Amino acid sequence: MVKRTTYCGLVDEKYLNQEIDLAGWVQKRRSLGNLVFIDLRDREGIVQLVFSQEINAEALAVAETLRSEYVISVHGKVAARAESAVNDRMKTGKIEVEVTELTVLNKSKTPPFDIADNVTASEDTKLKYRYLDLRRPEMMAAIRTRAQIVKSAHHYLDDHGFIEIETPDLTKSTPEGARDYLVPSRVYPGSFYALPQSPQLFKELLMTAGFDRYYQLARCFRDEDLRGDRQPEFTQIDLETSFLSAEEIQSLTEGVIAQVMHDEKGIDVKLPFPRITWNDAMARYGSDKPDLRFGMELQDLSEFFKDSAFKVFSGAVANGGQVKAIVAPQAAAKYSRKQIEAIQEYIKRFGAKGLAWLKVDNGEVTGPVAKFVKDQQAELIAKLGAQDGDLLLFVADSKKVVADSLGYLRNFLAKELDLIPANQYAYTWVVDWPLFEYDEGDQHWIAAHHPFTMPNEEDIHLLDTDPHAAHAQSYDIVLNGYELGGGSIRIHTREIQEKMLKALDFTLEQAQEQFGFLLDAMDYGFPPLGGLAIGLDRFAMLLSGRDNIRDVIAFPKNSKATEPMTTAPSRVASAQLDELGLNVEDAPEK
RNA sequence: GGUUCCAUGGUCUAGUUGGUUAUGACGCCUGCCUGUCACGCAGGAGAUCACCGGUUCGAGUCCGGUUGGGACCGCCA
Repeated sequence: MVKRTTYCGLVDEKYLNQEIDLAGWVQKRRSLGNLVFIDLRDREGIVQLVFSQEINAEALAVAETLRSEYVISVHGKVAARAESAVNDRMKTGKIEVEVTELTVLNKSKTPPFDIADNVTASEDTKLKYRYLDLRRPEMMAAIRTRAQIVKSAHHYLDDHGFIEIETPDLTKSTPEGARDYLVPSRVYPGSFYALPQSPQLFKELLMTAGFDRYYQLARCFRDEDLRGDRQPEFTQIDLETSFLSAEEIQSLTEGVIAQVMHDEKGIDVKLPFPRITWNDAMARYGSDKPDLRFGMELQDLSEFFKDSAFKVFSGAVANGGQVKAIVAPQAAAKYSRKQIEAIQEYIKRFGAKGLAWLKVDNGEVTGPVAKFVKDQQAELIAKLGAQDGDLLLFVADSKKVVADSLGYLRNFLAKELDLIPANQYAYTWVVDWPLFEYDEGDQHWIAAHHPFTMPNEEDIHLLDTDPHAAHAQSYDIVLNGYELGGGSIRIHTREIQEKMLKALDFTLEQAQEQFGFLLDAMDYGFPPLGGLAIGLDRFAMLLSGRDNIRDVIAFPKNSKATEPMTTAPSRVASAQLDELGLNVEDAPEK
């Protein structure tokens, strides 16, 4: 048993002249011969230990042999540092511990990278030695931010009558949505469980059971390619309620977020958060998850340019498309023609065929297409609210291409032009989503949210006539341009649910096979219900100021969905496969 | 599935037109040092230039492939 009085980072003047015990890792040894300083680190911070002949010769001798990341325990006296030796950059910089007893609890190899916040090692190296990476204070802080969010959410939801209930991780594969992770059944060779993409159906059934308010920190699994804000397994703060309206559910969600912001950031957010319809978000920001920390909105010039001599503009309008622009403030001098062309190349990935641009100079526009708009220039500048020195960027194309490319450009330029204020948290609800969206790849209609989403009351009749025009009672909560969470009012009658599935080209037989248990439940007193899930990983990422959710997951996967530390996924013994009745084809040994 | 970038001591990295003893910093090791905190000073060790093949008198460098990794598009109800 190692004795410990307090954490290294918490030793302060109240321990002055007291004998204390500490334990931790050696951050740094500074030897001046017969005077040795050791920075000792634990989860709360660093304190300086001092060893000398006068204090204890034996301890000094051992201190000389210490190296980075050795684990030690010490006994000593907390002493005030001399005025000249005070370190203002250290929380514990006014004191030091004069060590009389030193025990080496374990040695350490030289770590592959410094245990410090400015570490330069590659992501791969850091993940391979994740336990060392997590020793770094900024990593530990991010993981602790996550823990605080969880604690606050528990607190708020418990206080508001939510009951925490676990749902299965081994469940049934669902056809729509992401690819499932499959788990073979030993008892039924050839049959598979799936890991849940979300607890959606279970939480609805909990409402049927009458729990009324459910929540859970739900692990979700989706076998899709990764991104900075996407991991194959992630956690949702998942909740579901009975008998509440969309507005009431949003208000509860705001309560969770406000509690978290108060507890973790000390910020009392202003409620309610703004609401923007999906249509407006797409029109004004070119995104269904707009970053509201800055302006630079998309402005519609379709009408303005419908008769333009510039055929790219007028032609797009004539073909049912749009011309839209964003005004990049004081960016004219910052972007050369060549740089703008590079941007143009970049937005081609969103389908844009080109990027027209103008610079505003002395009340006039300049640039390659200026000649087409010369006679309208004053009107154009006034309409866009542009100033001298601004850069105007135009995309003329279909509605979708215009939104995608200018929406991307808006975010890109805001970053480059440093228009995004630091330490600001801009929450917004995006509401009134389309119920369906068209999958260009598979050439069919899919549910925009999921197939259990309730249409708007006034659109229910459209399910019989023009289902794909219907809008949904669904809502996303957006923070700083990230989809933080989303939810909806669910369908609770079999009649509407069957119409919905029909609109998605499910036959009744398919529906019965895949969701039969849900449809059956609808025959036994299924209450009106709705809920939402907040992405815990993204929330923690945003509140800890990181740009990758790996940083708030203790043991994440890399971008290729493997884990460099354990080397999962890995091959298994053929006996294991035999037991499962599985045959692996064409899988070379690695 | 696609696009693109990358791979050089433990770590990060320079390496020009194909010819160097493969550069530097940090780290590491040894010695000296009683007020350091980016300690200092002196010395030292440490590289299969990811892998396979090709071009060439000669390849870290050029070409082809493989592997691993990063970012992005598709995908993510």
